[in-house]
Amino acid sequence: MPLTEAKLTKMINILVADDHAMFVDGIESILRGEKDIHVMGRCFDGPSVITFLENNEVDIILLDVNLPGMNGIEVSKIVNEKYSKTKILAISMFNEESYVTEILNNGAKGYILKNTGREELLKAINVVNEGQSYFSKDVTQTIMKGLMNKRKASNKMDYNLPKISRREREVLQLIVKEFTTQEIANQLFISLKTVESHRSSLLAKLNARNSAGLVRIAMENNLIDK
Amino acid sequence: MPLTEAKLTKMINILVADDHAMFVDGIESILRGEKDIHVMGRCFDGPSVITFLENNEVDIILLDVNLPGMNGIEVSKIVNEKYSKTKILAISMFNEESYVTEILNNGAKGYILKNTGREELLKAINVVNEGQSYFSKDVTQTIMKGLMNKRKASNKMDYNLPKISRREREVLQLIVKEFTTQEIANQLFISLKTVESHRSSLLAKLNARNSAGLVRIAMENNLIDK
DNA sequence: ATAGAATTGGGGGTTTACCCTAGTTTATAT
DNA sequence: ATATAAACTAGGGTAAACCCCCAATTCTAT
Repeated sequence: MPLTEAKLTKMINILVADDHAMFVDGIESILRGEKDIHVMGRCFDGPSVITFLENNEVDIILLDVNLPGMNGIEVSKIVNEKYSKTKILAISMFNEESYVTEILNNGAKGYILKNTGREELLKAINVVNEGQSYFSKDVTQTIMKGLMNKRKASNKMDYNLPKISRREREVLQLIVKEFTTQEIANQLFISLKTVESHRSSLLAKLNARNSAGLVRIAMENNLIDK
Repeated sequence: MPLTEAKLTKMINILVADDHAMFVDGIESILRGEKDIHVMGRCFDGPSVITFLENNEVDIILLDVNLPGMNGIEVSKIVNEKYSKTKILAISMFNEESYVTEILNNGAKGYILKNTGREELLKAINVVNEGQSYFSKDVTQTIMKGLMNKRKASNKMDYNLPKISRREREVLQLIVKEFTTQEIANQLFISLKTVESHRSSLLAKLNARNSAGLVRIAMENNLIDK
């Protein structure tokens, strides 16, 4: 097999963090057969993961996203900040976009579901251990769906978007920041009436009925520099 | 190694699509050493990929994103629609977010960079062949950055976000859709004054000064079902 | 069972947003 | 070079949003 070249020498030290004992047992029995994988310990809640890391060098944490005490996202954030050499492979029952993106944004390197089989688990561990990321099939779809939602609005609109002048863009950005017309006038050192005029142009150009529409369109089309 | 269990029997048929002959040669020489991988053919432009697929059963296309004639994104779209059994592993010089997300949204299963080494290429091929997705490290970061941009604001806020009631959410969604208070009242069959009351609650709860703020917060926190 | 939130609605007032018009200035294209 | 359009400026008038007060009924959770 093409994958046999990986370093045979180095042992992968694993910590399993999940409050379902039966599940942890299952994982351990799968990993026991692997010569190069060593399950160092098991934790049943978030805080004990942190405690464990204080006293042990862990390569990978198999981390349940829904962990009592402190959820996986918080654990992941702390681990990523304090023990950045330790990689996190998130494991969850749920393929929820919010879970997936949040824990990945907080440093997890992979995300697999609990219905994952033996082979895929081993592959995920190896991939993550070597610094790459691993997502199981369904999770990838979820991530893609998230990305699609993000790009849908922007890509669609970008075309029929008329040019906004410099002044109009300035006014628009201040509207999004919840400033009133008078406040915008003060900040730009122009008359209230002038700002109102720019507002009208914006409404016409962006085909909006009111400032709610202006804000929506501005955000959909990234017309604001955050 | 834990990965040696993969089916030794089935041959992986590969098509390499890249207009840089030297690069294609490199890939072929890497894959020639693998007993279970067979490079069926090579294409130097988009249209010939489609032609090739008409006459051959391909498992994986190693597809350059920047392909003459028809770029990788278009190729990927067509392959995904007409030859859905064939998986696409995108290969590119560039780790640009737009490239990555577009081709992944169009059905590519993996994305690796051209500076990828032998081992990673083989791993990517195996992972993709088994239906999972593979992204090299840098690409993963790019994808995450994309997701972060989408969720940045929301993640920050999510915690200190008070509960919005059913009615408030309805009103909020109609505000985002640019309806006036009177129009919202008509649609929900309630009084103008009631809608105004919900508006006030929303302003207070979401800590906004005006409807511009309501729209911004609603969009940042995905409080709207598009 | 009871407190707190949600839903409904009103009176009356201030502020802000929006519409229409219009002058001057500044790009832009023929 | 000179129209022509677009941008920037601004006033008057009206509609909508926002504010503070209040109070009834219903839902919800401890």
